[in-house]
Parts: sequence; structure tokens; C-alpha cells
Amino acid sequence: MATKTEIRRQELRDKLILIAERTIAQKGLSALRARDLANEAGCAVGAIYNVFGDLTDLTLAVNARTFHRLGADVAEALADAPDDPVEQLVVMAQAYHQFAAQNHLSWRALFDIERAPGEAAPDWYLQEMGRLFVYISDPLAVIFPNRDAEELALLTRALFSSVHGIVLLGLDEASAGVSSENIDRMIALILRQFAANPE
Amino acid sequence: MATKTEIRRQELRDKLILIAERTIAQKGLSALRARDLANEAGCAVGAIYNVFGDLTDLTLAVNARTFHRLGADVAEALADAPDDPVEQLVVMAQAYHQFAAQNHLSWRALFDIERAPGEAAPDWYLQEMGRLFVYISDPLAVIFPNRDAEELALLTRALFSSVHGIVLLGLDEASAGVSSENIDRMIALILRQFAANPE
DNA sequence: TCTATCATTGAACTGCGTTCATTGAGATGA
DNA sequence: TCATCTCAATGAACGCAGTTCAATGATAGA
Repeated sequence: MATKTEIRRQELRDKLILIAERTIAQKGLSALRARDLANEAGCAVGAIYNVFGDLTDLTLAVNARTFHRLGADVAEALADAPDDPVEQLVVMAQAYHQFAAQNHLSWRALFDIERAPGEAAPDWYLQEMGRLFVYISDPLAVIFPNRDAEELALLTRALFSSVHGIVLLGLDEASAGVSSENIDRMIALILRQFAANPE
Repeated sequence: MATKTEIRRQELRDKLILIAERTIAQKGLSALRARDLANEAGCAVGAIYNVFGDLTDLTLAVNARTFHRLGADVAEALADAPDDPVEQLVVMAQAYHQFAAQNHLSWRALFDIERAPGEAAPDWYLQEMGRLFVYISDPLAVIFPNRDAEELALLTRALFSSVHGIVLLGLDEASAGVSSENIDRMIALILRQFAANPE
């Protein structure tokens, strides 16, 4: 039962996510304000807390969508990639870069979110992460056929982290950012040099 | 002139930096509070603003010290490193990791600080960064004698960013952190594999 | 239609960084 | 030494966040 109420709550939930998504994309996570949100959604500030525990919960909902779009972009790039496993890694990493560049503030919100100490990341986060890792470990297994599963898992994580670091510091304008072209060159340099002459 | 006052201001400045440094190291940047600071320093809240423009300025002063300690640690590790340039890279990267792990919250504060959009990083930041980059580019030039200066600069930045990414995600407990030993293994994997068989 | 229930509301609360009128200490000249 | 001026130090008050909760109003069942 309680259909009327439940429908309204669901609609408010969706509306808030869309507004928060737009706000974060355009002005960044730090511009997300409860009162502005309520204004735009045409509801009371308190209503937000009927639907989300707090603003962090709302941000997590936005981040889930962002992460999902990111995963889809990488998957699409992989689908169009050549057969060569090294090139697949390069294409995916550059797709990751492109997504981060074109959705900079939303992408930053994935990592800038305040997390209670000791609390684990939500399930969807680990799942999307795992999805990305599989994209990486598959070509890696072809490139390094002699490494065991544990080493491959470590390599996978290491490569993802490396590309993430290159994109993160490259897009950080404050510390003398790097041109988009040079970020792609760094990614290609690292991955090609890394995958050259496997044992 | 104004000796009495200037001395007091300098003493307060130093005292505030020490207190903020301890607070950040023990409880993180987000636990830095103006009123607590004033309490511990035995001064009024307003006094903080006679000495620092705002709390971000104070945090920058703490970060400058942290960054300097980081540079010193890496330099010390390099001094004790073997002659082999690849091993030098590994030793430095693991020193970077060790510093980040042992000074986790202080190290996070280096990057978590809120920066006004469009504002460049302060000079000391770029200088310390450049210092770290020289440590990396020197061994790289030995490993890759055929690359020109621009490529070496890109490689340097790429390697630093990669190691930074590995440490950053590895130390992030929320996303299923990695053991200290495995972080070192990832660093060694990436760097050794990267430097193997240069053209 | 009436009423008990529960969702919704927004003023109020808390806690933060920052400001500024007031206070008081220190420097200067007689 | 004392009077006076200058400017540093003070902390109550301000503005602005997120969040709460007593009062209100809508909903659903009889």
C-alpha cells in the first residue's frame, strides 16, 4: 500500500539525484547545498532527509551513476579496440582519461567524497571497480601468459592505479596541469613500455 | 622597531604551525578547527587571523613542512641506494610509499587542501615537486639514453604519477586497501617491468 | 465522511570560519 | 616617569552550512 506516498518519494528521490548530478557536474561537489537543492526540487529542506540519510548518501547515488557511465564508456572503447592486447590497454586507459577530462567535476566527486573512517566503500563501488579490473586483467593475461593469478591481480591493480595517477595529476591545473595530448602520450608510454618484452 | 610585537607574532605563528601539524597528523585535516587551535595555543580565535590570512594559509604552511620532510626522506633513501638506476627508482618510490604510509594524514593533507579554482599552487610546492622530479629524471636518463629531453620529462612525470597513484589507491582503506608489502611489490613490478629492455 | 496515522514542513539548532567594534598593551616624547 | 597615541589582541557576534523535530497537513482505512 502507501502507493501515493511511495510514488512521491520515489519521484523526489529521482528528481534530487538529477539536480545533484547537474550541480556537481557544473559547479563541483562543494557547491552542493541542501537549501539550493530543496529550492530547485520545490520541496522543503527536511524532505531531502526523508529520502536520503544525508547529503553524502545523495552524493553516493550520483557517484554510482557517474561510475556506471564511466564503466560503459570504457567498455565501449574496448569493443572498438583492435585485437592486440597492448593496444586494448592503451585504448581503455585513454577512454578513462577522456571520461575524466570531459566529466571532470563529476569524476572528482567519485574520490572527493567524505568517507567515514573505517567504513568500507559501498557494494556498487567495489562491483564497478571489479568490472574495470576485469577489462584490464584479460589483456594482461594474454601479454603475460607466464604470470600466476596473484601476480596478474597485482599487475592489474598496479596498472589501473598508474593510469589513475597520471590522469589525476595531469588534470590538476593547480600543479601545472598537462595538456590532454601529453596525458595520452604518458599513458601510451607507460603501457607500451610496460608491456614490451614480457618474460 | 616593534620588536616586542613582532617577536610575539612570530612565536604565535610557530606555535600555531606546530599545533596544526600535530592535529593534522593525528586526526586529519578535517579535524583542524579555529577554536580548538586558539584554545591549545592560548590565544583568541581572532589572533589566528592576525598571523594567517585564513586556515588554508596555515594548512599551506604545514604542508610546506610536510613536503619538505617527504623530499628529505626520498633524498636520504637515494643516498643509500645502489648504483643501478632501476634500483634507485625502486628505492625512491618505496621511500615515497613509506613516507605516505607513516605520515598518512599529513600526506593526504598535501592533496586534500581546498584550492581556489584557477589559482596556481604556491612556489614552494612547485619547487619541491621539481626536486622530486630531478631525483627521478637522473636515473631515467641513464636507463633511456636515446630519449630526448622532452620525452624524459614526460617519462619522469608519468612515473611519478604512476607511483603516486599506486600509493594513493593502495593506502585507501575504503576501497579495499592493499597491504604495505603488496604496494611495494606493485611499485617494483611497474618500475622493473617498465625499465626492462629499454630501446 | 470521519479519524488515526504518518509524511511533510521550515523554523530552529548546532557548529563552523571569519569579522570587527572594543579593549588593552606597548612605543614615543616631554 | 608619565601622558598619549597607535595599533595589536580580544571574543562576542555574524553568516552560512547540515541537520533536526515539533507542528502541520495529507493519506488511507472504516
